[in-house]
Amino acid sequence: MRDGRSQRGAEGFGRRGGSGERRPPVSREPYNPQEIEEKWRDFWRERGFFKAKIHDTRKKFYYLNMFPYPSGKLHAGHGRNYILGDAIVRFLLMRGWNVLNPMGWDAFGLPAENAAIEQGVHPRDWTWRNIQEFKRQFRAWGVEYDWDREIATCEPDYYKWTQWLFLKLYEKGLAYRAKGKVNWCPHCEVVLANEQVISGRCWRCNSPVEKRELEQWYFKITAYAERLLRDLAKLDWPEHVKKMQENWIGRSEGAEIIFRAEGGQEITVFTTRPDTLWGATFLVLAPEHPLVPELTAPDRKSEIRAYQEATERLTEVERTSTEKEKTGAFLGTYALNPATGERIPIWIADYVLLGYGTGAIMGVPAHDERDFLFALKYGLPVIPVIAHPGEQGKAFVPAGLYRETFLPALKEAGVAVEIRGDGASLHFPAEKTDQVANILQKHLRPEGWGAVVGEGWRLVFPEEIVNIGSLAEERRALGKLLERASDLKGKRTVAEALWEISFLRDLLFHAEYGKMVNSGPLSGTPGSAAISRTVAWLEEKGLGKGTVTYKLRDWLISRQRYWGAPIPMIHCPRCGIVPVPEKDLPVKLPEVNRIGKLGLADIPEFIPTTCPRCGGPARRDTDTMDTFVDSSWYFLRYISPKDETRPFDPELVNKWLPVDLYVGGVEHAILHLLYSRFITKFLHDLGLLSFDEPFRRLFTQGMVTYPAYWCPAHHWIPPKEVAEGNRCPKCGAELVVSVVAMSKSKKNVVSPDELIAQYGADTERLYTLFMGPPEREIEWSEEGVRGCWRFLNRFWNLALDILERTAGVQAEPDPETFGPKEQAIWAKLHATIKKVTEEFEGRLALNTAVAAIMEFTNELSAYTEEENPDPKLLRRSLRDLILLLSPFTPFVCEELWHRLGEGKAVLETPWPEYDPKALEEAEVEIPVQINGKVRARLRLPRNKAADPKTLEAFVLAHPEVQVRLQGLKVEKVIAVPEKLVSIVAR
RNA sequence: GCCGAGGUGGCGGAAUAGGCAGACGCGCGGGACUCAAAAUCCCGUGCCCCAAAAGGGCGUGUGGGUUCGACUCCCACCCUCGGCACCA
Repeated sequence: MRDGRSQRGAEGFGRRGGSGERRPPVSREPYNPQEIEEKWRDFWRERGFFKAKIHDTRKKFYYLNMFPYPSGKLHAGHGRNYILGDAIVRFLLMRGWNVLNPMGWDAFGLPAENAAIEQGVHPRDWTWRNIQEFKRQFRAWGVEYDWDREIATCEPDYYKWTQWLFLKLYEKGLAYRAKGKVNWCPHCEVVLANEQVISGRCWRCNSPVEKRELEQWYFKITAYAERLLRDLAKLDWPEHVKKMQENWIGRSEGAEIIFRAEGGQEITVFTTRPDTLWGATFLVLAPEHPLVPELTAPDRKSEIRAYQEATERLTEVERTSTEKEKTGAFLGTYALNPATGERIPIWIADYVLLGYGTGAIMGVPAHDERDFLFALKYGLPVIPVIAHPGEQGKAFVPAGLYRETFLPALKEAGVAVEIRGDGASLHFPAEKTDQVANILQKHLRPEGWGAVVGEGWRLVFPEEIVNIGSLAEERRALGKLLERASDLKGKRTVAEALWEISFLRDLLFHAEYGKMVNSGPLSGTPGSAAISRTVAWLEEKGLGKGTVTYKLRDWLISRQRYWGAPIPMIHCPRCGIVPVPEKDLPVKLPEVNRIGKLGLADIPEFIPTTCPRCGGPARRDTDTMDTFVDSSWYFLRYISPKDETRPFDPELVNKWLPVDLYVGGVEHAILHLLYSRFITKFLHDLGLLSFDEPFRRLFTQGMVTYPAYWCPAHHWIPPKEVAEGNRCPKCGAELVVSVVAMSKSKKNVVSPDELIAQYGADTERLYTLFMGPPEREIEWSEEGVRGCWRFLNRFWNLALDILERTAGVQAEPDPETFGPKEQAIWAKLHATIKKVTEEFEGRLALNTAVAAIMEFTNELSAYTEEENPDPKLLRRSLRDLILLLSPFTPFVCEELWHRLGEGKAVLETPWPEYDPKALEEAEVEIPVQINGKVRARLRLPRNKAADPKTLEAFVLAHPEVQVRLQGLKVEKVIAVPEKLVSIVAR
């Protein structure tokens, strides 16, 4: 009996037999996507399915796609974002959510303005043409939004409120004007945002970026640095995006320490390693540091000025290149190390940046690689003050300078020695530093010397051991050394001399935490307490204090451009800078025919105005705002897009936000997402928002890549035009192929229009969601598209087949009447519903949801080939299959749904629910492992497999298993209910 | 250099609690249909050994470890991609 069951089961139901006994193909209406899709294209919009019930906030869901910059046309790569979103929204609607799913346009920006300058079109016309094109493409894709809420950041009724936001920030002191170095592209003759500088080069023309001193407007985002960092913890965002923001904010704890120059000036440095203070042997200021002029010795003025100018001339790439050798210049004056009281020289160097910390550092060459290289180059002394934890000590004595007794003595002390041509090299544990120095001293010849590097450095001479623990000791040791070692003549420091001994090089600097040495009262402090004790000591002595600094800089928002929101400020010769009164907003962009490169400053009629305070003549600010300001609050405007009296309805905003799911590209991981968080927190602090994070969950979809072909003579060649053998169609040259993100400029885009004409929008949508995990970058595949096309044809044919067979049949099957095959289909149907539902509600790996649907379709199709398939089961399966597939391929599903005779539209129909009971198939297959290898797969009734004891007994008694166990002694059996049995036997 | 993600068939990928590795799709091989091709449909398809089958061995970047059992956990390392990068 048991045998019979497992035999029969082993045949399975899923596959057709090889004998090809298929019913002859029936000629049916072919799948014609173009016709079907056009039929339904406006249906959903007309029925208003995508309109949010904004005043009903029960079971609300705010789904948001990052709004696009409308340039040119959408390509298949863009579809990743919008098609994913549309599928999610359709799913949510069927699940009964009240979904807010708006769309708008990030419509200000440089490309529109450049198009205007180059083609003589007005940027607004250019922008709106693109918007129309985008909307046409969305419609073709079946991607729907609540279009009543459409916004465009370039329209006065939107940017009025962007200007309002500026005024609010200004009122609170968070918008300020300051002189500063800004990025300047000499080729484009324009100021660039930090984010438009890619590795020191202009994002558009690739020219090296220069720095210019200009007075600009900034938003004080740094005031929110701590909160922006801390609140990352509460966001359901991809870890790597949070990490990127964390790095960008770049919090570091340390201390500010005050050094007094001999001229009396106080120089404050920032360091993360206050515990290395005793090793600070010089100070370095940024070349632009304001104290530089008064700290420069009169005889060095010209040299210093020359260095400053040289720095000024460097591009960002050159200055920040780590390859570049360190350079600097000595100011000719000295400061006192507050811990040791020793005189240390003050330098300037371009590796110190004015914008970070205090723009000045203490040089601790023993424990900072940059300072070490700088010290080595300029002959500045190195004093080790931190013991390297767990590191070996090393010592070196040149050949011929030690007695014969030396080696036996070392052996006795257990110190490893290696004798090479140039001398004796010793290895020993660092804590034996002094012991080794003592042995060495005893066995040196009178003219001998040796160097010991461990917990600090020792130079050993017959008459004394000098610890390099202060500048004075360093000088004395160097003097003695140079007297003896003629080959080291000209070396300026002990470090420079020791650097010549390659055996010792790797120990001359390290940046680890460790025990403090040579540090006066704090010597001996263990690494774990070093920083906190030093900070306490500094504060007690009034020499400094513990502080925190951030890499995050204030947000420069001025742009000398036309196509942006004008900054609502007025410059009055009497009253200074005066904000435009709120009632006078918006400050509208002037209507002009020609736009110049200087933006608003090029339009004389825009500038004159009257001062709102004194009524006298005044000038308007001619800067416009960075477009990231426009997009930093747009998600709030969707709630009440037409409100003329306020930026958003506070009550509704607080009910609908934060956004429940925000989907967009990773390229915005830092900028847009950080700015939006900042602005949200600011509006929260104003009391206008009850939440302080805008996006509860974030999902970042990956880019779509495609081969791009480069011809040295004819540049980018569209893949379709590439001639046989990867050759240029124009000149026959061999093309360079690279698989890169689809982009218009590389001509490697796949056009949705062509795809839709050839296969239909459903095929494109299905492939887009099936090609791989949505968060990962992936290569577009024409063959993959065809696979989806074939699937939809099979699905279509299966659906028509079932419709024909089951006309008039009710869709409610009775599980009581099921045979094993029906049972299996039933279980598979419910498993599929479960799988698809969970993907939409969880991790959004919709590729696996599509795979599950395909699997079920295949099995259902095979089941129709069986004798007398249950018509009710067929009908019910088709019904649910259509619903499950509808978020992916809404057109064909809507069509089949109506053919099924369902009165309502798909989006009015509840999403199928799965029945957990149905998932429990009557029989399960249990793999049996013997010594770790699967040796049998047995089918048995589920209830038997559910109990470990019964399961174990069944498996051990089974003939297939018995055969395998012959001659073996069963030592252990692990029976996992309904999963597997593992037998250990010898 | 630092941080992050990842490495699975010929390819995209699946295995979402340590329990049948390779689901689904592509490609490829064979077949059907066709005068032929394309399209479509059917069967097969991780690698190796054996003429085939039966059977066996190997197999998730590498090397170790934990476990009855490891793509999954631990340790060490290699490679690829992304971000940051003279940030004191």
